[in-house]
Amino acid sequence: MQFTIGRLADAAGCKVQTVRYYEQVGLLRRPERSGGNQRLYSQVDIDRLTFIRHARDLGFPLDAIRDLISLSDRPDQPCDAADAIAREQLSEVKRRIEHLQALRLELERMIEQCSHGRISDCRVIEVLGDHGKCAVHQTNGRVTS
Amino acid sequence: MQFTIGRLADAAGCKVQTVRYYEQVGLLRRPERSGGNQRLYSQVDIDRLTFIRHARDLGFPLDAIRDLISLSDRPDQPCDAADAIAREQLSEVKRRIEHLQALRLELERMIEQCSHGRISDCRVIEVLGDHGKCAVHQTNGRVTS
DNA sequence: TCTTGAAGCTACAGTAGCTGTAGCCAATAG
DNA sequence: CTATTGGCTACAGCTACTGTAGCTTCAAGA
Repeated sequence: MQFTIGRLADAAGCKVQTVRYYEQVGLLRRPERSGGNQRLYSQVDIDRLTFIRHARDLGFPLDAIRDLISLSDRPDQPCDAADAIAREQLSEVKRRIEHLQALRLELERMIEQCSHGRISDCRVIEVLGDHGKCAVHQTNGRVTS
Repeated sequence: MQFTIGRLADAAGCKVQTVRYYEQVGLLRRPERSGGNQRLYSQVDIDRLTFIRHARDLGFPLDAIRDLISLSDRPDQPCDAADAIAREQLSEVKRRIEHLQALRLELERMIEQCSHGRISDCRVIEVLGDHGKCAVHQTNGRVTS
């Protein structure tokens, strides 16, 4: 059974461009082509793309997924490395949750104290302008995903 | 009192390039220049940059910050709009927390069930490969910040 | 057989919010 | 006077896609 790129994308629940992008960055192998130069995929590719998408849904970055894939290609190896990658992702997720919960508290406080008057009395604006009035202190916590 | 870009950046706790970037995208006004073409800032600029950085720390996107700034420049207006922006940010933060908590659960489950054997028996790899074994089901939840 | 519309192709630009680099010029301390 | 630090512009790069333009291929209906 062979599939066009559209079928593959549908099967894994992503866009056609995303599939081509994964090929471009080396997450998916370059597939055979039809006479008319169209990509032809097999079940193996569906499985791999599903794997990638699922890992993405869990927030794994592409580099981590690359590692996981190369691990899954060596089934006789011990799985400590895969485990470590997952643990790392878990602690990243925990870190983000903590950060977001601090933001949430601060935002709630800001909003709660808003007297719905003029901008000049607005707690939201005031707190944003004055770091001292806020409980969230960041050094450089860029957060993604 | 006038400050160079480096002092300004230090005062607000960000990088010099970030200041220039904010100028470029119109969040900071173009400041006067010294004889040697260096930017010269005043306390007003420090306040504004502090405002921006703080809002960024709270996760507000630059567009929202732009709106908040133009609101704070009209202190006699009612503050409902500022309030609404903050509420929107709050619900965004809540959404992300929920999402991350689902990820966290799933990652914990994956890791917990890992038997520390071979890759071929690895729950981490297995769960990633099979959507049916997982509780997190995404349609297209891209998440940032 | 012809046509039409959907789906595929490549190549490139754009998204958010910075960050880093190259190659230069200005300012200041010793 | 010189060395170092800091500033200048312009541009490339980061993540992980997404969208667009302009073209070709494929499959189904008349």
